Parts: sequence; C-alpha cells; structure tokens
Amino acid sequence: MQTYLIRKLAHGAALSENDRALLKHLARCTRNVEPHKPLVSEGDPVQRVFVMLRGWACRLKLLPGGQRLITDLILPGDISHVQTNLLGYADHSVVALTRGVVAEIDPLEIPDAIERSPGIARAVRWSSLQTDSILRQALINNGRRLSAPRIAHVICEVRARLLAVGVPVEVGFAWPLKQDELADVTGMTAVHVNRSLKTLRDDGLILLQQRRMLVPDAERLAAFCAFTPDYLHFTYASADERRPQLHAIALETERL
Amino acid sequence: MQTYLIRKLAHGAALSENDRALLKHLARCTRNVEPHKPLVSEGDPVQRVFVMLRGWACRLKLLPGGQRLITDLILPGDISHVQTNLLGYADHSVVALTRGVVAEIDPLEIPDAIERSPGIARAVRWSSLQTDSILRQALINNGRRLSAPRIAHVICEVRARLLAVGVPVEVGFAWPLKQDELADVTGMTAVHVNRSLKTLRDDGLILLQQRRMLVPDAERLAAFCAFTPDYLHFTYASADERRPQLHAIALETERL
DNA sequence: CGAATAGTTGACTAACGTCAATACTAGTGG
DNA sequence: CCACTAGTATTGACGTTAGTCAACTATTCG
Repeated sequence: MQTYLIRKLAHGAALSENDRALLKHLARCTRNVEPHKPLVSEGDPVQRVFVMLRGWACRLKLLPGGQRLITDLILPGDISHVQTNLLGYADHSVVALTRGVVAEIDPLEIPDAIERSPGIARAVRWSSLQTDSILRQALINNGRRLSAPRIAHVICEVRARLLAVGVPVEVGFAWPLKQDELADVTGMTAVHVNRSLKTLRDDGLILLQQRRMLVPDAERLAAFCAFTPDYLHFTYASADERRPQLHAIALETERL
Repeated sequence: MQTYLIRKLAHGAALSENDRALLKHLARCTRNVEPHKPLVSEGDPVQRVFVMLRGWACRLKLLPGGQRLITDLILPGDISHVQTNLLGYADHSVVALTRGVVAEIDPLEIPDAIERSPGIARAVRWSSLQTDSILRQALINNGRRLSAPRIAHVICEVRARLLAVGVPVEVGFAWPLKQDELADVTGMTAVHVNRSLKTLRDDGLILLQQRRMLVPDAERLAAFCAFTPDYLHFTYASADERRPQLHAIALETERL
C-alpha cells in the first residue's frame, strides 16, 4: 500500500531496506477517503501529516466571490502538510478528487525518523523542494501559455508524475478531473476547458473518454506545450524503480 | 545590516539575543549587487544560501519562446534557496531588481545553527512555509483576478511584507518594478500593466511616480482586490518588532 | 545635446468569459 | 425495462478582457 510513497521518495534519495521499512511504519495508519470530501478544511487545526497512498486529491483555496482555485494536485505517493503543523491550522483546504487511501502521520514521529535515516531526511527535503518547483511551474504555465497548451502541460505533468511512481501511463490512465476542476487548476472557465480539450482531441494529441486519458504520442504533446520534465527533479532513482512491472500491469488495464 | 533578516524571522519564532547574534554571524559575508545582474543563473551550481539584506530581487524562469515569468519577489529579509543546495544546481534564476546587498551563507553552517537554536530552526521552517503560501496566493491572484485587482494585490502584498520588516510604507516606499517586470510578475503584457496602473491611479487607489509607491488608503486598496494578509502568516512577532524606529528607517530607505 | 530606455496612448485583433440551450451519462426507483 | 433526475459535457451567440502593433512622449544618462 505504501509502495507509491516509497517509489516517489526513492527519486529524492537512495533508500535502504531499513528506510523503506521505516517509511511503511510511519505511514501505517491509513484511512479511506471519498471524492469531494475535504481531508482538511481551511482554518482547521492540523495535527497530522498526510500521505496520499491511492487516488487523487488537491489543495484549493477559495476567493470571497465564491471562486476556487486548485493550487496543487496531490497524486499517489505525494506528501501533504509536511511543515504546516508549525502554524497549527490549515491555510488551505485539501479535498479528495477520487475515492482513495491516505495515511496519517503524527508529525512528532518525523524528526525521529529524519534523525535515524539520512536517506529519509534527504528524501523529505527533496519532496518539498519538488512541491515548490511544481508550484512555480504552474505559475508560469498559467501565466504565459494559451489555453490548449496550458491544459496539455497539466496532462504532461500528471503523466510524468504518475509514471515516476510506477503507474503504467502508456496504456492510458485514470483521469478523474472533471472539466470544472480542470478549470480550477488552470485558472480558466469550464466552458473554455471544454473547447480546449476538444482541440487537443481533434488534433489527436490526447484520447480522453470515460475519465480515462491516453496520450498516443507523448513527445508530440510535450512539444505542443513545451513541456520538459526537468523541473520535477525525477533524476535520482534507477530506471528500474521508475517503471516497474510494466507488462504485468499493462495486461491488467489493457481495455480502454 | 542584518536587521531586516532578523525582523522577518522574528515573525516565525521568538528569537533570543543569542539567536540574533547567531543570525548576524551566519549572514556575515555580504556582497553588493547591481540591478539586472543575475545572482544565480538557471543551471548554475548552487553552493550558497542567499539572504536579501537590502534591495529587491526576484526568481524568474524563462520559456522557450523567450517569454519570462517572475515567480517570487525577494524583498529585504527574505531567504533564497534554503534547500536548493540539495539539487546541486539552480532550477531557476535569481536576478537583482535594484542595487542591494545580499549575504551568502554556507549551507553547511545551517544544520549546526538549527541544532543549536530551536528558535532559528522554527523560524527557518516558517520562512519556507511562508514562501509556499505566497506562491499559492500568486497562483490564485493570477488565475482568478482581472488585471487591475491583480496588480493591486501585488502592491498590497509587497506593502505588507515591507511593513512587516519595518519599512515605513505609510510615507510611500521605493517601487523599483518597471512595467514590463510587473507584467512578468502578473502574467500580463507591459501595455496592459500600463493601462491597469492608470485605472488604479485614476481611481485614487495608488500614487505612483518616479518609482515611488504611495497607497493613500490601504483599506480601500485591500478591499478593491480582496487582499487579506493572513496568508503571509505575520502573526508571531510583537507590534514593536514589526514597526521599529519608523523615522530612522524612513531616512535610510529614502536613498535606496 | 542625443541616444537609449521606459512609459503612454490609440486602433485593432485574438483569446477568453458569459449566458443559455441542448445532449449525454450514471444512478434511482417504479 | 423504462422513465426520471442530477450532474456533466457540448455547442452557439455574444460580450469583455487582454494582447498586438505601432506611434508618440517622457525620462534618464552619458
């Protein structure tokens, strides 16, 4: 169950068997979540660190006018609120986008783990560095790209992040984002997202139906939106670790 | 010289006299910087942590098409690249926007300081939390606001951040951002920034001339763009600490 | 003083938002 | 199995916002 977490952190540092066991132990308290149910609400006291073990979630903030914006997509393996317990309350909400499983970690256990394992210490720092980098990239994406490449970039990023934790994206992958949610990710309106998705489909850049996304030619989509995965900093782990049991899972999910 | 740094960090944690001395010692190596000169270039090896002691800088990333976007404004007291040395290279550039002074800290000295002082440990974590929060707010600002309130929000934020480290904003403050730079902050074009600034001026919300910004009615400007300073998390320090020696500094910054 | 840089303005175009009607889909209960 | 419903997706007509191009003015600096 904690596989995604370990696969993700393995990109940030070499993890020994001990480190992996320690991580599994840390993320031992799991909880099922339902779509659209908030994991954390803005203003709530926060005493836990979350790890997304399965499914998607997002951080979002509300504007006075009732508008929303999704600032981060939280994918399997991602850690949320590493430092937030410092404030004592959440300055943004975290909402599940799919059915899923999260682990809750007592933040008091973390310093101990960090002290015992330099690998974990490094990996956790790397992870928050990655979060920052993704945020900055989103700022650029939303600020300096037209609608279609903007959406394409989100798709490329999600695909790369899923690939990095071992989801077999080559055969298509679950795409839970509704059009209004994608609008809140990209700072657009749902209607315009619809039109932009249509052009991506019409140009054969994506195949999206029944909440499944297939990118027939990843290079072409990346070229279309000038996506380069370097800002994700997925460079540390071995290729093995990045793409495990491809064929096994491919068979499983063959049907589109 | 390190006053801004200490004033800023004092918002994140209570700092003893010892802590302050330690911070001064950490930031002892200072360097003058010139406007538009990069402090760090994307791809460069990074072995230093920077602290902005005087003047403004920014982080920016370039797009293939030659477009730029400024992801962070770095104001006096701000720390840059706390964790980046983990990657070994810079994934974005840092460029000075004004003449100024930066301190360079050897990252190897930081763990020691953190171990010796819980106050500094907490303050540094708080600082990177604030950076994250500012990034998320920028995403919302640029994604869900029209041009004039978007710019107004940047002005409100800068004003609040300067106020928090003791710059006497009530009498007007130095505003080094050229219109094309403000365009890169907000994800707009310079022409449209110009028009939006004009409407802000025409509505009496700001007074901007000769690179000096005066906000005659901060509440009105904040209301105009629905700015609330809570995401900056400037809540820890005492009011004294936040607004020290108003007139003394007024003289000081007049020259900058 | 002239050259370079920054700011301003107008006319026009492209991108995106708004409103509203319609179609599709999945789940529900008869 | 068929309505019925609520949520989601799609499409068109139209309005608004922001971008583009280009001329012109103001400021700065050598």
